[in-house]
Amino acid sequence: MKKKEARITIKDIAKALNLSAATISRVLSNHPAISESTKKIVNDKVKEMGFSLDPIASSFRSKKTKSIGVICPRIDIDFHSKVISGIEEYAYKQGYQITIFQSHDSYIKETEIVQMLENSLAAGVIICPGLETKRYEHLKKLGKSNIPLVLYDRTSEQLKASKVIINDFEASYNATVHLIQQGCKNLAHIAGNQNVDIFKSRLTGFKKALEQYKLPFQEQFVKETKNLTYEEGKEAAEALLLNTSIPDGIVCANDYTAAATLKVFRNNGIAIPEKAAIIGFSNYPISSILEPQISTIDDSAYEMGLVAAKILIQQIEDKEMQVLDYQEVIIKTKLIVRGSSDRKQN
Amino acid sequence: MKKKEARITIKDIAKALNLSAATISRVLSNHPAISESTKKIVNDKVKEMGFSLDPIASSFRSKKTKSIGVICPRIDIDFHSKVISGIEEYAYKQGYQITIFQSHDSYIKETEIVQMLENSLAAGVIICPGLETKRYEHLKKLGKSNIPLVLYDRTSEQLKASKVIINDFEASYNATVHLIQQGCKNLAHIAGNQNVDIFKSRLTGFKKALEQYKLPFQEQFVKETKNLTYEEGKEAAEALLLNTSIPDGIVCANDYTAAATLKVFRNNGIAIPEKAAIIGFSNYPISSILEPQISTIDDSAYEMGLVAAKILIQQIEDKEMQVLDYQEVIIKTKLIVRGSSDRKQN
DNA sequence: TTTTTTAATGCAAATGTTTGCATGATTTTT
DNA sequence: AAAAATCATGCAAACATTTGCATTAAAAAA
Repeated sequence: MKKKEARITIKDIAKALNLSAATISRVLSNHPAISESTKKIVNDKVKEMGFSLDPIASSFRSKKTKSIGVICPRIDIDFHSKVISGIEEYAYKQGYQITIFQSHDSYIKETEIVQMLENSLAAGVIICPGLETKRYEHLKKLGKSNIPLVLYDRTSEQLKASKVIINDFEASYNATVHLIQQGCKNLAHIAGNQNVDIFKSRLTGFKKALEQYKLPFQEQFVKETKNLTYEEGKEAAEALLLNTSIPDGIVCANDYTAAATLKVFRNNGIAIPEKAAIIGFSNYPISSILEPQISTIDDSAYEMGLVAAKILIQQIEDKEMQVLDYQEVIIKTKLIVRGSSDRKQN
Repeated sequence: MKKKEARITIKDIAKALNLSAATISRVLSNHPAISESTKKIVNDKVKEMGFSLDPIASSFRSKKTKSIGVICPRIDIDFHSKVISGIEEYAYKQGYQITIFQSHDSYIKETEIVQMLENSLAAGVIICPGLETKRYEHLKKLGKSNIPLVLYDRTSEQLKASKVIINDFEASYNATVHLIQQGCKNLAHIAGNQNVDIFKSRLTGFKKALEQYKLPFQEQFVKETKNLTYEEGKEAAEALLLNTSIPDGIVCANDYTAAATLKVFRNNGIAIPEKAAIIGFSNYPISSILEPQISTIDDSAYEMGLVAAKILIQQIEDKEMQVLDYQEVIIKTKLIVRGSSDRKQN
């Protein structure tokens, strides 16, 4: 009968060194009141015995965890998986773990998850709210429970919280200006769901550029899609071709719809970029593989995650010193000019 | 001075109902020795007061958590993000949370993560081992700590543990046979890193098909790449074209290299699929967007995650009844025939 | 009715760590 | 040299829950 291998505890270290458990605990949290000499002795013993704190007991007592909840609509979307990659990377380095949830854009599930994170004392939460989310009470409650919060990508004016976004307006404006500079005069836009702020901004940026350059804005040259899928892109592009005049520049709200437009236009004998220039959004892998490669906006998803984690952890750790305040970071996007819009090189 | 909003505990419920904390606890875990009548009374009160158990205190006392550690090389790879999506979906439904880590294929980081999961009493672990991982002591240790383990995608004979894989050998064999049936005689293979079992199997499946159909295997028709990137694919395809005879069928170990091959061959005036048929692997989004669409093998990543979670949770919950045994599940792949290899429709 | 069995609940300990307060030792100030 | 200040450490309580064992009440058996 071997007795069950019991976990080494702080008390074992204490006993071995004739010190109190309190002292060991203080050494481990680098408490200033402990002398350097005992710190060394304890740390050596800790290493020797291969001890490490029981994080659960620790959380239980201190009412703090090292776990960050991340909620996104779905993680098998290139953009989100990149953001999460950035979050994980930074969080891990700072000693935090990330726990991931998919809301599938369901408001009910989102509230459920938030509730559970609150209940399990998450150190902080990073969220990209779902499409259905119009009310933010669940997130406000987090604030009341003193759990820091960072929103990314989709945000809301309604909520006083830290945010990491790209400037969709500006990015879309820049994309449009780029096409104008390539000589396009009849510009079209394949838009995302207009209930979503970021897609609304992309449309606004598009309009703004037209206005600025005194080009006409034509309602029938804007095609809204629901989910910006490749299939919807095809339909939108085909719809554009039904107009009496055909656009010579198409600003697409993502790369799938841009890829679809490329295909449809080509199939209809419209040379890209000579007769029509196309630019997408997000810099998906496909955009650099298609022929011609598709110009796009790089949305710096990985960096967005990195920054979100950074802001969040800062807030978590500043919380004790009561310097809680919100930041809004706008990640720089980059215009990537490729074959689908670059007329000079042709 | 309002007093700090304290958490509602099991004791508050007990007091309110003139019962003991023990009883409340038992109701909450549906203990058989509690009468139905008190169960109802307690449950009602719990709802009324909006109480829920403190998961940390609960874990602390019971030495069990509801958290599953997931380790993958990186999550911003389409395949892994799909697997994780499947894991999350199933785990969430069963009341488990998933905590995600990226090993970046580093053995050291991998052991570090496993160690930490062990230390934090993970309920179970799902892992796709990194490329550097040749020894499995860290994972064996998990078993000794009684933490169930499921490997996915990359596995090893060395380790006695549950596994979820696709039959790469068979999938690659089927892909090759498909090309042969399209009339290809000179088959080439663009291979993945041959230190990785799954890529080795894809090569073996390729060879097996040639043998079976009595076609010659030519060493110079196999090009190994390190990471199966689009760029490497281009180099490999160009290298293939340097041979005196040019292959008329190319089995690629993933869709990026297939896409690259498609481009290189076309640029060299080789009609696809007429002069050369191409098939990829994994069914990445690009494969259905390129023109022609690329035939491929769907690796059912989402399902793989689902199954991995299912097996793991089963093990976690059976652990108490000591029925611990290992399962190996082979997920069915699906041959997807598209324009890059379908000669009949042309 | 008395005894035995069964059912339902309570008692109290135990989990590993943190932390306010107390204490003792040492150093500095007067 | 005494008093005051500083430094390093220990004591013990507290955290919310679970669970083995004990207890009481009710039901069944004798």
